[in-house]
Formats: sequence, structure tokens, C-alpha cells
Amino acid sequence: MFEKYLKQLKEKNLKVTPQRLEILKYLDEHRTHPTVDEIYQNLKKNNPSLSKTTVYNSVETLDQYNIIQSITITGNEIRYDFNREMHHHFLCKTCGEIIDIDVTCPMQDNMLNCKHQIDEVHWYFKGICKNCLEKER
Amino acid sequence: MFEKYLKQLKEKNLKVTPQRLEILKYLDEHRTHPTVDEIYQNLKKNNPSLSKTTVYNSVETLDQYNIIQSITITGNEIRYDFNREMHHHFLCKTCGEIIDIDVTCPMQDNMLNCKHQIDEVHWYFKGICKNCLEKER
DNA sequence: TTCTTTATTTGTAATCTTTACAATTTAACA
DNA sequence: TGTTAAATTGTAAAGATTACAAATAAAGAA
Ligand SMILES: [Mn+2]
Ligand SMILES: [Mn+2]
Ligand SMILES: [Zn+2]
Ligand SMILES: [Zn+2]
Repeated sequence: MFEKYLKQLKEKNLKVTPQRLEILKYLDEHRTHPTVDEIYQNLKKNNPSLSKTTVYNSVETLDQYNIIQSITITGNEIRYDFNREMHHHFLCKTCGEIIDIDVTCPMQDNMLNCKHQIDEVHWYFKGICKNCLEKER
Repeated sequence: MFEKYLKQLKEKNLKVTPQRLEILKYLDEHRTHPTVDEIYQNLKKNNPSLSKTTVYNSVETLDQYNIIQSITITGNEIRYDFNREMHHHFLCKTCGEIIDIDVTCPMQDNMLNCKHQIDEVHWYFKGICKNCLEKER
């Protein structure tokens, strides 16, 4: 059940703790780009002794080791994504949902050829999602 | 001296206040993508009665009316940019500078053809800037 | 110019997110 | 089973942003 997450932690020589496993499982099963508070509130139900600081510490570590990625699209809070493969995000200003956008640009490699060392690429699109557009009519 | 900013406010039927003019001038002359606090601390020197709430209110209004744009690259704070033309940003994780990146993607129009209504496009690159790379050696 | 209306500015307090830190607990390994 | 370093926890502090009501000022009419 947790083997997959356990393996990811061991590969990076990170200690395997129940908290880290639960956080990884939550992110894997909830691909909605949740905030620390969302993760914390939900995991606390079955793990009442969980500390919010642990969630902060864990997602920071998992992010640093590239097991998950962080999303800063809203500006007010950091969101987390189990999927660390390169993909992009759309924020609906009406419903607040953050939707995955899979596009690639043929210029991508050219862009990375500038004089700076580029480690991360994030594309953020903002507008109104198709669901909200339909409801509007 | 302030004619340019005055014109931008009038075009959008926004009231012309000394605070808004000073904020626009500051952003025009400091293309470093400053935070609200940076704008506030610097303008306060010559306008001691300025309130930080006014800076928050003003940049929010200017952003809503597309006179400036907001940048959420760091996740911890919102930064503001006088240049509202589409261009992108690089964050140096070493020195913290946010540098303009001017690239365009030939796929851009295709990307915008998805089922969602896309109003804003932000590309954020993160890594180490060329200055910091040189210093490292 | 003066008056009136309405929006803006101001200061304070409250909220929300994140970080600091020290004590306690626990994972990993001998 | 014991040792050690790292993770977890709870509390407090910091930092960014928002809420709100009173004071002020911009814009347009008279
Ligand atoms: Mn995603
Ligand atoms: Mn810029
Ligand atoms: Zn929506
Ligand atoms: Zn740098």
C-alpha cells in the first residue's frame, strides 16, 4: 500500500516516517494541488497527533528532493503536486480550481539555452475554466 | 513629470491621486519587481503620511485595470511590474533577483485554443543567474 | 469658487501563511 | 537492545495581506 512511496524516500536516502508516507499518499490520491492546510486538516482526521509543522517540514523536504513539486500560482499560498514531471497549470479565477495543462513548446530547448542556469520551468495560465464558462450562460 | 501616469489613470476613469501617481512612478523607475513593502518603505521617505494599506489598495486597483501586472513567482509575496506587456520572469535562487525573460513560443496561439478562457499567461523560470554562476567559479 | 457626492486614504486590528525553536520522540543501524 | 542523528511536535513569533470605520480629498455641478 505504501511501498511506492517508501521506495521514493529510500532512493533519496530520506528517513521513512508514517507522516511522510501519509502525506505522499494524500498528494498521490488528491491531484488538486492542495495547500499545507488542506493536507493537514484531512490527515488530522485519522492522525490526530499530526502537527502542521510536520506537514510544512515534510513538503519542503519532499520538494527539495524532487519527489513532489510546489506551485505558486495564486501568490497567497504554496500548493503541492505529486506529479513532478514537467506540466503546467491553469487557475480558474471563478471557482479557484487549478487544472493541469499539458502543452510543450518546440522552442523549449532554445529558451533553456540562455546564459542563466535554468532548473525549473513553470507556466501559469489564468482565466475562466470551461465548466464555469458553461454555467455563466 | 507625472503626465504619463495621469493619462493612464484617466483612460481607465480612475481618480488621480498623488499616492497612485507616486506608486506608478516608483514602479516605472524600478523595474526590479518590488513587493508592496519595498514600494512602501521607499515612498514613505518623501511621503511620511503614506499608509501601507494605500499601497496594497493601489497596486490591487492598478492590477485589476491592467495598468500594471502582478508576479507570484516566489510564492511568499506578490511582486509588481510596471510593464504589463506579455513577457516572462526568471528567479535566481541564489541572489533572489527577478529578471525579465523575453521569449515567445510559436505554439502560443495553439495553446490559447483550449476550452478554457485564458486571460493571463505567466512563465516562471527558476535557477541560478549568470552573475551568480560567474561568482561561484 | 464653493458645495456635494463618492471614492480614496489612513491607522488599527484581525487573519492567514509560514518560520523559528526547543523539547520529545523515533528511525536507522550497530 | 542501545546509540545517535534526524524527524516530529507544540508553541510562539514573524511576515504578508485583508477588514473596517473614520477622516480626507478628488471630481463634477452649481
Ligand atoms: Mn499539476
Ligand atoms: Mn518583468
Ligand atoms: Zn472554474
Ligand atoms: Zn543571482
